[in-house]
Amino acid sequence: MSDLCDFPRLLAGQGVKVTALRLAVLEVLGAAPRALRAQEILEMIRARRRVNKVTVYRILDDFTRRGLLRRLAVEDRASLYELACEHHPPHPHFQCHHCGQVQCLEPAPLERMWAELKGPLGNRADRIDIRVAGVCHKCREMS
Amino acid sequence: MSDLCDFPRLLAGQGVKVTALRLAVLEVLGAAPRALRAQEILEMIRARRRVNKVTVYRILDDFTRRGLLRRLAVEDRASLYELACEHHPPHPHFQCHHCGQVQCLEPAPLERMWAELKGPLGNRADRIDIRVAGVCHKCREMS
DNA sequence: ATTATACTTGCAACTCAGTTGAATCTGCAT
DNA sequence: ATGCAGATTCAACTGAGTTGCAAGTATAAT
Repeated sequence: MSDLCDFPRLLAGQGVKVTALRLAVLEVLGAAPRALRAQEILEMIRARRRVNKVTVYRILDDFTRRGLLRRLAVEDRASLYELACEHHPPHPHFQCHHCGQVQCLEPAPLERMWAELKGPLGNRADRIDIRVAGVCHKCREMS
Repeated sequence: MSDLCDFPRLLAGQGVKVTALRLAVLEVLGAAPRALRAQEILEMIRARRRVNKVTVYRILDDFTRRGLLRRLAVEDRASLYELACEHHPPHPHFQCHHCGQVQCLEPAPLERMWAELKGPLGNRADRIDIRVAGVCHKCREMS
């Protein structure tokens, strides 16, 4: 998940004012190798500057509604966020029952499944989330 | 989701003591046409008898760990619970962005997708959740 | 029957992840 | 400079679930 996207342009395209904080949210997510919790995003931004958590939550929410981010519901209480720009297409996720870590999987299977599900559902559906769960490599080695 | 399952036997098979409350949880879920939130389960049991919410949460948690129930993470904060017995095999779900309702879909597509994903992941994975999202029929008609 | 034990349920207080509403600050247009 | 809209902050709140411990209940041992 390297950041190849032009974030200022992405924001401008949405008619959203480009602010330092909004860019910071996108940059943090663009640099992360996996989907992040709001709390993690907050801490990463705080390594650089002062921020209020409410602002970050509002930005995440706004971006998600605009389709700039995807919000993933996972086994834990906190949701995860990931970029939804053209360089970060939807993909399945793998979550470890043991440590809770969520990894991104290749997008390919999702596309095939999407085609398969979309038929029966007609045009009612606009999004598919696939979460596979099990025990990850690290956790398996430990036991 | 009619209840064809012998709940007392199901519990006994797990070495779990059969209590009125545990049966009530299974019966409520067995009678429901869709996955339910803990809050809903609580209210449905309360229509019949007095219960403490902690007890219900503990039962749901215990049953989920034992594999008697599946817990679904959805767009909203509260998770949903559904029976995981042989008459209620895993299946995809459809959630409406607008009203939040979650419907159960046919199990068939899930099985095919499972086969497809499990290959690349090896035997690390033991569960697949597919959540399709869009706008449901009712909500679409209203707008 | 009586006591001991383990398991189940209940209660109060708490945590965690967000949310709300109102106040303040900032950049831009007049 | 002044006004305004939008961005950010702050404090307080909500809702869903959790924790620790007390009380109740069933089963087993005496």
